[in-house]
Amino acid sequence: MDSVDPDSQTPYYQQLYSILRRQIDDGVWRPGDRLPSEAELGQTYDLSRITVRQAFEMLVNDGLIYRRRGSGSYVAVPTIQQGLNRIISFTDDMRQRGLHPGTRVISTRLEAASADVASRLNVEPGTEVALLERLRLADGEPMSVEISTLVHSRCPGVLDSDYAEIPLRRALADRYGIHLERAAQEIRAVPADMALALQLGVAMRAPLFYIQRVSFSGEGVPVEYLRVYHRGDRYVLYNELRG
Amino acid sequence: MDSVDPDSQTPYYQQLYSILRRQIDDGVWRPGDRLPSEAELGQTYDLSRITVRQAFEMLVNDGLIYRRRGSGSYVAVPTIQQGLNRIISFTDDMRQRGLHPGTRVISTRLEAASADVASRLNVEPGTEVALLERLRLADGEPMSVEISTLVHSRCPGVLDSDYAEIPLRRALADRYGIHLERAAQEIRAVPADMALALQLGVAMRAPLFYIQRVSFSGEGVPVEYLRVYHRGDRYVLYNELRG
DNA sequence: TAGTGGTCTAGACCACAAA
DNA sequence: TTGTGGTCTAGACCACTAA
Repeated sequence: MDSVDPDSQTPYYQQLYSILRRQIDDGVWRPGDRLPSEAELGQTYDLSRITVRQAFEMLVNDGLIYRRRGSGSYVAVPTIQQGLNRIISFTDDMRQRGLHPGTRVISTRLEAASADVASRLNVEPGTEVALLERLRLADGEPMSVEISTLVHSRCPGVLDSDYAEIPLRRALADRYGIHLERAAQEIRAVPADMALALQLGVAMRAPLFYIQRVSFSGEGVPVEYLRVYHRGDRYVLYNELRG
Repeated sequence: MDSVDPDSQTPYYQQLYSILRRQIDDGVWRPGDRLPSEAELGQTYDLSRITVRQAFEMLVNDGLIYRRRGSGSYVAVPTIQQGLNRIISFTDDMRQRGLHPGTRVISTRLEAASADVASRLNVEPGTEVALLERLRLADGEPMSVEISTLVHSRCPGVLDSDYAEIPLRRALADRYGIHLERAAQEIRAVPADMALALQLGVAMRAPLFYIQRVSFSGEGVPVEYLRVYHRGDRYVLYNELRG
């Protein structure tokens, strides 16, 4: 995985992109670090400069790196704008907002998938799914309620970990080799029902963001169905648009 | 404007990108149309194939075109996903949702910019701004309230047009040569106050999306400060994320 | 001054779509 | 079979950064 395979069907530049991306994910290069130059990588992997540039361009498009002429290529520091473009952990999200994140696990359980859940995760209704319900805190105050649903056979025993401490994404990557590469989501503004109002410490019918997100692995398999309720009075979404 | 200037400071591929982009904006090429091939454009503008490809890649990144090997490059058909990535007109937004759009102008007026508005539009407080307040309908039912604020000196007489019929963006482009190329926005979930509840036909405190958007011209000048309230029970935001 | 990324070229071979 | 876009190379010159 740390070299380019000439016999692969995958183009060189995509192979190099995957290598660099994995290294960034794994913390080999950290935000602010300078990556090797185009020339260095060309020598290391025996690739032409243009091919190396193609891999870098993909990373730039992902917002993972930025480049400065005369200086080098650097791992990007996450920004609050990325919340609507990249899959980002609650912890990182809160830190970018200058808030101190916290987590309480409300409940975990196995159950049979409803028709709705089953269709989103592309399984038969009744398939065993793992549920993880967490209350998210910012500076000690409730911010969000998150309900994660996973197909249990794809990650058996996933509920054994303590997700007050470990990010779910990291557990999926480390224990099952599942990397979330893509997601699609719907965002609604909804009123808080009684249960949510109590959990989040807001009034009944207070406005909440309700986000339904399906995340896919690199192979295109739907891995997680996430439902998040954010407090409308505390949570703001930011993003940039192009004409 | 329809040829590449070798003496310009702007790279060829960016010049070509601007040319093609303007042509798409102006409807020279419509969604689904096939664009000229790389070879054709290379001959037309006397550019190498790689330079033409760079321009095409920018258009692909913008989501404006897609390319099919062996077939050609085509103008993309807008999708509902683009609402959080591209500046899109209410009319097109509703059509993508399969709804019939309508518009009523609530009021237009000139006034002095408040401190908040002034700072967003990068002018002095008290500067004369033009306000345009519209009620947006979908299938005849209220969907959104939009309040556009523009610096009047940048588009004198802008309020003379009938914005129940003409898109504001088109008027800015046609009458003042102002093209909105970039925007930044904040999205909140807020309760409807009495005035909004009446305008939108919802209950007091019903959840609404509240979007504040500043749009910038190609020169980086803030042109429009837009405030939109969408009905939470009818409006859904969609988007895709990358890992 | 040395090293970096930005732009641009000419040319090659390939996979794929359409006629 | 022809034309399309996809990948890859070697090489050149430039603008900019940092030492």
